[in-house]
Amino acid sequence: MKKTTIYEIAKSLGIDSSTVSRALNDSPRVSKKTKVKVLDKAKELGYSANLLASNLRNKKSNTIGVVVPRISRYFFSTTIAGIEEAAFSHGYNVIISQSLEQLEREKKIIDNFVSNRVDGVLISISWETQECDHLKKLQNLNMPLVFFDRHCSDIPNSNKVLTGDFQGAYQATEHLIKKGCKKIAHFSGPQTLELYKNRLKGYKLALEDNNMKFDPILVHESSLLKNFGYDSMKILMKNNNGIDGVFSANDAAAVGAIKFLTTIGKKVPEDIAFVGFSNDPLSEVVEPSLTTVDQFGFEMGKKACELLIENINSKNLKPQEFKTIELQPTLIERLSSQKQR
Amino acid sequence: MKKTTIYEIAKSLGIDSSTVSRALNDSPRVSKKTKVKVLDKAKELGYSANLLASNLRNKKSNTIGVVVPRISRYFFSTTIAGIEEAAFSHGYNVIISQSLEQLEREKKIIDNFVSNRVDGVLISISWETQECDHLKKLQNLNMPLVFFDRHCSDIPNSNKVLTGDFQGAYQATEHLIKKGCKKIAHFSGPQTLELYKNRLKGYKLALEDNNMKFDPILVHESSLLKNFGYDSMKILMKNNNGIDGVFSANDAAAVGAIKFLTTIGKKVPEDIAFVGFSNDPLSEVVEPSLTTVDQFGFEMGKKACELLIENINSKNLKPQEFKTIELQPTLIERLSSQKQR
DNA sequence: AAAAAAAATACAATCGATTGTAATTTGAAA
DNA sequence: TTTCAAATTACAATCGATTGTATTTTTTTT
Repeated sequence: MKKTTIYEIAKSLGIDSSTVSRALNDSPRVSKKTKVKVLDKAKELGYSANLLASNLRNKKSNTIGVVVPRISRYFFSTTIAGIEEAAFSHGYNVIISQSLEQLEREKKIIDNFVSNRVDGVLISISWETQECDHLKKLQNLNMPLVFFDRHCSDIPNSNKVLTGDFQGAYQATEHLIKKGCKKIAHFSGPQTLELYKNRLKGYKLALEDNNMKFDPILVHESSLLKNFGYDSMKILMKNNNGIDGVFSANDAAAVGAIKFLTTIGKKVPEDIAFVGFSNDPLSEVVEPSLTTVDQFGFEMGKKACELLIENINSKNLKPQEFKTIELQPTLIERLSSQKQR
Repeated sequence: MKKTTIYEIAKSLGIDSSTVSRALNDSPRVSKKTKVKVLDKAKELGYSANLLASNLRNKKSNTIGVVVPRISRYFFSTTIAGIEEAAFSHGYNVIISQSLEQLEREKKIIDNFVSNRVDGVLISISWETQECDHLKKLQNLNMPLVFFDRHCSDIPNSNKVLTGDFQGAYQATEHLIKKGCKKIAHFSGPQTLELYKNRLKGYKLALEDNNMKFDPILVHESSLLKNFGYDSMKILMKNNNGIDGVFSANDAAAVGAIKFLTTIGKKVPEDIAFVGFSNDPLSEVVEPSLTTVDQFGFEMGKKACELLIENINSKNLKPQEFKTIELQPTLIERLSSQKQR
C-alpha cells in the first residue's frame, strides 16, 4: 500500500513535481487552472503530504517536546491539556515523555528530543535534577526552552512560567492565622525543588509578619504522597504539641492527614484547620472539603506553550530576553479552614 | 549554530559519509579502527543523528500516535502512562492529541498522524464518533491501529484492548444485591459508547439473574460528571421510590450523588449503598469511601501499546488476525456498600 | 611472489518535498 | 507582426542519512 507522492501526481498530469509542490502550497507562481488540476488529482489519489520529507527540507519539525515527571499526576495532566490546546491551535504536535522523577531518564529524553529535532522543549524537571547540563546543552544548540512549574535555579537565563508559590503559601498561612490558628505546622516537599523552598519561605514569612515564631520541628518534609501526610500527622499528634493548623504544600498530603485525624476522632477544622495547595479534585471531595490554593495548571501549560512558540518564531532575531511569567494563585476557601474564633 | 552531520565527520576524517553512517550503526562492514575514530570525532563535534532524515529514508518514524478524549481525565492519564512506559522501553516516541469528545478534531488528528507517518495509532474514540470512516482509512493505508477502552462497533475487524465492562457491571450489581439492596438505580453514560451499553447490560442481567425486575425509570443517562450524579440523585429522591442502592457507571457521578445525600441527611450505605466504576482516586477519599470496580488503566495502556508494536513489527507478514484483549476488572470493596442485612 | 579470497572503503542513488534559477509560454504594447 | 515584460512551468540541487554495487586494500593461500 505505497503512499502517493508529488511525483505520482506530477507524472499523471504530465507536469513537474516542483509545480505540484507549489500548487499544493498555494504558491502565486502556479496558475489557478493547474492548482485545480493538482488538487483534484491529489484527492483522487488520496495524497497525504509526507511531513518527514517536508520537515527535513525545512529544518522544522513543527513538534514540541514536553517532559513532565509523571503524566498521571493531576496537575501535570492539566498542564499538558493546556499545552496541547495551545500547540494544536498553532499547528504544532506534542511529544510527551515522563521522567518519572529520574535524572537519567530525563537526559535520555532530552537527547531523543534533540535527535528528533523538536522545535522547542517544555520541561518541568524531576526531583533528582540539580545540575542541568543537559538543559544547558539545549540552550547552546539554540533550541528554545521553557520551564514550567519546576525550574532549574542552576540556569538563570531562561524562560519560565511559574506559580507564585511564595505568595500562595503566604496567603494560605495568613488565612489560617486569621482564622485563629496559633500553632501551624507545614508539610513541605523535596527541598531540591525551588517551588517547595518558596512555599516554605511564604509560610515562614507569614508567621513572622504575624509575630509567630517559626519552629523547624513543625516542618515535615516528604514526597507529599497521601500516606506521607497520614504518617506526618500521626507523628505530630504523638508529640502532642498543640498544633491547631496545617499548611500542606500539596493537597494529597493534607487529605492523608485529615484521614488520620478522622481515625483518632479529631475534628477538622475545629481542632485542626487545614489548607492545601493545587486545587486537586480530591480537595473538593474530601470531608470536610479542603481549602486550597488554585494553581491554574491549564493556564500555566497554555502560557508556557505560547511563550515557547513565540520563542521559536523569534529565534535568532534578537539576543533573546528571558521572561519569567508568574501566575498568581488564588485561595479557594472551603470548610477545612472555617474555624470559629 | 548548525548541527553536525555525518558529512562533517567524514570530511574531517578524510573518509566517506557512507562509512561514517555504517560506523555509527556498528555495521560489520567497518573496521574497528575506523569505528573508534568516527565515534571519537562524533563526540568531539557534538554529533546528534538527524532522525528526520533517517526516518525519511527508512520509512519509519518510530512514533506512535495516541488519541484520547481528554488527557486530564484520570483514567486516560493513567492509560497514557502505561502507553508511554511500553513505548519508551521499545524505543518509540508518543505523540498525544485530545479529541475533546469532538469528531471533527478526531478526524484532523488522524490526518495529521498520517502526514507525520506515525508507525501506528492508539485510540479511544470520542462520544461523537459513530461512523468511523477516518479510522477505516487508516486500515486501508495498512497502518496498525489499536483501540483501547472505547472502540468502534462499526469496525469489527480490529485490535482492541477493553475492560470487561459487562462482567464488572454484573459483579458490581450483584454485590449490591448480596448486600441486601432491593431497588437499585443505575447511572449510565452516553449510549453511543459500547462500554456504557455493556455496563448497562451487566446491571440488567445481574438484576434478572436475581429475580429483580429491571425498571427503565431507575436508569439515568448522562455524561456522568459529578454534578450530573448530584442532579440525578436529587431527581431520584424527589420521586421517593424507595431506592436503596446505586450502581454508577463511573466514580465521579457516584461521588456527586453521595454529596447530595449528605446534604439531605441520608446515610450511605445504610439508606442507600453505592458502587462506582474505575477506581478513580476520588473513590478512596470520598466519605464514605466508595466501593468501585478497578479498571487497571495503566495495564490497559501498556497492553494496547504492546499489541500495537507487535502489529507494527509483523506488518505485512501475514494477513493480520485481529485480537481483542479483555482485562477483567476487580471489585474493590469499600465502605459505601457495607450495608447491614 | 603471484593469485585468490576476504575485508574495508568509496561511489552513487534514494527517501519526498522544497526552492533558486533557467526556460518557455502568454499576453500586452508598439 | 514583432518585441518585451509578466506569468508559468521545468530543471536541478538540496535537506541528512541509508544501502546496493563497485572498487580498493589487506590478508590468506599456493
